[in-house]
Amino acid sequence: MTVGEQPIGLRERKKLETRRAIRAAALELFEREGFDEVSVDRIAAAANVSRTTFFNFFPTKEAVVFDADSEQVAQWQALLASRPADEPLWTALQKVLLAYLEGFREHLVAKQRIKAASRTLGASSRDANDRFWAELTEWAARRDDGDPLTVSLQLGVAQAVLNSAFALWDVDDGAEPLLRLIRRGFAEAGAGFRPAPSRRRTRRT
Amino acid sequence: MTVGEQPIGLRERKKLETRRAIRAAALELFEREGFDEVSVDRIAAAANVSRTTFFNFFPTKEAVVFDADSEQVAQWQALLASRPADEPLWTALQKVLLAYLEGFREHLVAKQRIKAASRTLGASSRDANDRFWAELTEWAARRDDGDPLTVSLQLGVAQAVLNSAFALWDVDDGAEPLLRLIRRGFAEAGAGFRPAPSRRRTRRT
DNA sequence: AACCAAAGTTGTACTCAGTTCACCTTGTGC
DNA sequence: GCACAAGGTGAACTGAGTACAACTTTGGTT
Repeated sequence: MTVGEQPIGLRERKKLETRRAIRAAALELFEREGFDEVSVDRIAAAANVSRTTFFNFFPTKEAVVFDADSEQVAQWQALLASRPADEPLWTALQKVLLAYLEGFREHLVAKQRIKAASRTLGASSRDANDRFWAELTEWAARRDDGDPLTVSLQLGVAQAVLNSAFALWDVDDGAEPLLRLIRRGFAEAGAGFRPAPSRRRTRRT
Repeated sequence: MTVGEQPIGLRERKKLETRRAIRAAALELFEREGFDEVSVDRIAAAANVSRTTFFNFFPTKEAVVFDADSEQVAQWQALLASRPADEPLWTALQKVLLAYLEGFREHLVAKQRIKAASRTLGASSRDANDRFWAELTEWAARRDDGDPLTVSLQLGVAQAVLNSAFALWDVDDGAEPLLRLIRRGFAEAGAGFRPAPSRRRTRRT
């Protein structure tokens, strides 16, 4: 499936394998018992690896859920590079985010399940895809030489669209409704919220 | 200054005093040495209080920076209650948030300074006023019986406006420029980002 | 004034996340 | 096969947050 197959040696392969083993063990435990109830010690044990090694691969316990691996990162970067330079930022943001999310439906469902079941994870509003926002921000700043507030606002609003969609999403319905919510969100937020003076409902009680 | 002066006993007064002492000690240490460099032990010592007592008042170390005290909460709730029920949500959000922020200029500056100097605080995107967003969300849901996605979006976008403003704000300029940024943010986000087909800049290099 | 229950404070002891470091183990290039 | 570096490990440490039993203070009762 990947493009360049042969160049990586045994070392690299083992490393990736270990990383996957840790993540797999962790996710399984999290799904079964909940994020807060599983200690790093137990994850390490379940993955046949030392605690120290766990922290060699993942900077925090949360990272095991949220950090992307090299494949995902590459996919993401290709996506960013694919948008034409003269496309309006708002349009590009929609396209990029939707394409990305569509590429990771199952992953999303797993993440959301774990997040929903954990007090601390839910609270720390580590959102949709997190580690990418920094990169996305740089990308936006690079391609758009407009007013910094305007750029930052559009990024923030895009994030708000995702947050709202995730918040209203019922995981058990699968990924499709989420994507629908996100598309609607982009449409509504893109149109703005200036109160229509005509449609003034005077509903009471 | 407060409305009901006499009803609270010595107990209550002492409690509030302790809370203030802890917060004052903490903020002073944070400003001088940075959030990450000051341990809860040292804060407690500086406030002449035990570690345990610290955690009786503040659930986490972060809370000492971000949690509002009873006065602030009351002010906030009055503000929410003051908006007419038939005012459009987007308008009400702007008014409420701006009024609130204007009421806490100095506090904002202090918070921002501490946040800017801390790696962990900056990362955990505990934003503008945090503990209020839950309340604000309920308030919005209660007053607006429209589509939940629309309501959630407007809240999210309002938060994006604040985030962007805070991000671009240079603390040393004082609170005024921040408020200007926020007002501009509300205007721009409220107008939406639908790409204007006319104004197509084909700037290159 | 002496007494008492409830509220508030404290020290102790614990769990767990995350860091540091010196020491092994193993893949790779020679 | 050998040397060296990349990677894995155990031990020991710091600091946040929790649990709890013992102590002190407040405010009301007799």
